[in-house]
Amino acid sequence: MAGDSTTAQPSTDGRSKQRAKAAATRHRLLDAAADVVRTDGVSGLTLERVAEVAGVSKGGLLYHFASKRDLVVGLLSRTLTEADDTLHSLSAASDRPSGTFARAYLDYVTSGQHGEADAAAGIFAAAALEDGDLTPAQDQFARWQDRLLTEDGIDPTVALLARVVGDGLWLIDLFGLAPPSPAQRQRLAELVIDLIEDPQHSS
Amino acid sequence: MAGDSTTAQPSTDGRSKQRAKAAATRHRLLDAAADVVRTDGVSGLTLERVAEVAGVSKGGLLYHFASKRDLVVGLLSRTLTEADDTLHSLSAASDRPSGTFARAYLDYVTSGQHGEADAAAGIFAAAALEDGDLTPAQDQFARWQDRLLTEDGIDPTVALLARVVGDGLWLIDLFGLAPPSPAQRQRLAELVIDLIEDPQHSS
DNA sequence: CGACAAAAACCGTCCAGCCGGTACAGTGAA
DNA sequence: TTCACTGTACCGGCTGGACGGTTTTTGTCG
Repeated sequence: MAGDSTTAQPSTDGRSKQRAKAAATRHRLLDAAADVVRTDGVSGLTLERVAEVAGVSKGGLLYHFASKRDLVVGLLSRTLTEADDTLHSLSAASDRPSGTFARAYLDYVTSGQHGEADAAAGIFAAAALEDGDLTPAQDQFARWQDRLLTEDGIDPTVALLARVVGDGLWLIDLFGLAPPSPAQRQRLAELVIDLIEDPQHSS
Repeated sequence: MAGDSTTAQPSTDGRSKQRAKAAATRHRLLDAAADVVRTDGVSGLTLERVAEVAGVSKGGLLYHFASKRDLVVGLLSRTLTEADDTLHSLSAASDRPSGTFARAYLDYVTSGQHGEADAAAGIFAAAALEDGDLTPAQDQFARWQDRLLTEDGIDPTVALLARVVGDGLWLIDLFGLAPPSPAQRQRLAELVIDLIEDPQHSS
């Protein structure tokens, strides 16, 4: 269920129009699911509500996602791969020799213009669901942490700091636990970036 | 519902023993609720299960907490006041002139021997519940942040860093998102504490 | 080119189980 | 007698999932 999306080749395959529409509906359903979690909370995540928000019948939803668990798994995996892609793009776009991934990690959260809210919704839903499976998220975060600590060319503790600060921010946002203002986030990110730049952050 | 607990005056009233037993049952129920959330997840938090774990009948549970919402509110408020007390104790125990609260905030999480898991369970339950009310938690975190940024005598950005790192750690634990090892936490805490000590953390 | 069957995509309804909450009668200790 | 429960029986709403039907798209054959 992972590698089928957005292959919009107009040639060679007559079935593409149908498939494309179906894929679009799938995306709408996942968008709707994230939307419902964000607005109504995780307890408001019912199949009927998601179908309604997506403009699809409940039967139509169940055609694409055979169960509620399937829906949440789909949401989680999509947001995870999107975040991973964004992170690698941001990291690759830098010309710095080291610390690019740590900077990307901070940028991703502090800019607040990527789908981190969706990622939070997916994780939250998977965690709260009866038989939710969080292992894909846990594995992804383990990979990110591994890359930060071993391949980013900076002090591992500083790298860990970047990760914990980044995760702390979007998790704080998830629960609305006195989220810092944009200006505060900015200064915070700059502080951490200064530490990334400076190899001697000794006391 | 707040100020009635643990007034164990042995004198003057024969009913005190009764009251003490009731308070103990209340505590057991809240412990059980936190326990259920930790083990079975938030979807496993049913009145029947909590009563069973606490060794109380469902009727007995409802005698103390008139609704599920009441139970979660009780759990949240208890864990919040406990955390607040611990934080202030830790802060007061220090003889440093500044940064005591920021250090306490880090200690609280990195030591891992206070009830942060319970606090996480309470917040998680309140967030996931249908009509859960997270405002007590949000207010508490706002007070902590205010104290950190304005009354701790250190650079506000460093204070915010301590808060975000602290919150990041227990929130990462809540979801098990590649939690750092104790040694890593220790080094991380030391890094932040170094920044607290050093008024010149410029680049 | 046009009919046509089959598959894909989707609709709407029904059912069964779970869970929160109620009601109430009893019990043992203080 | 009151407090602090126990225990059971029950109700009603909500929700996941099943299922049978319907529309739209597409490959195929004459």
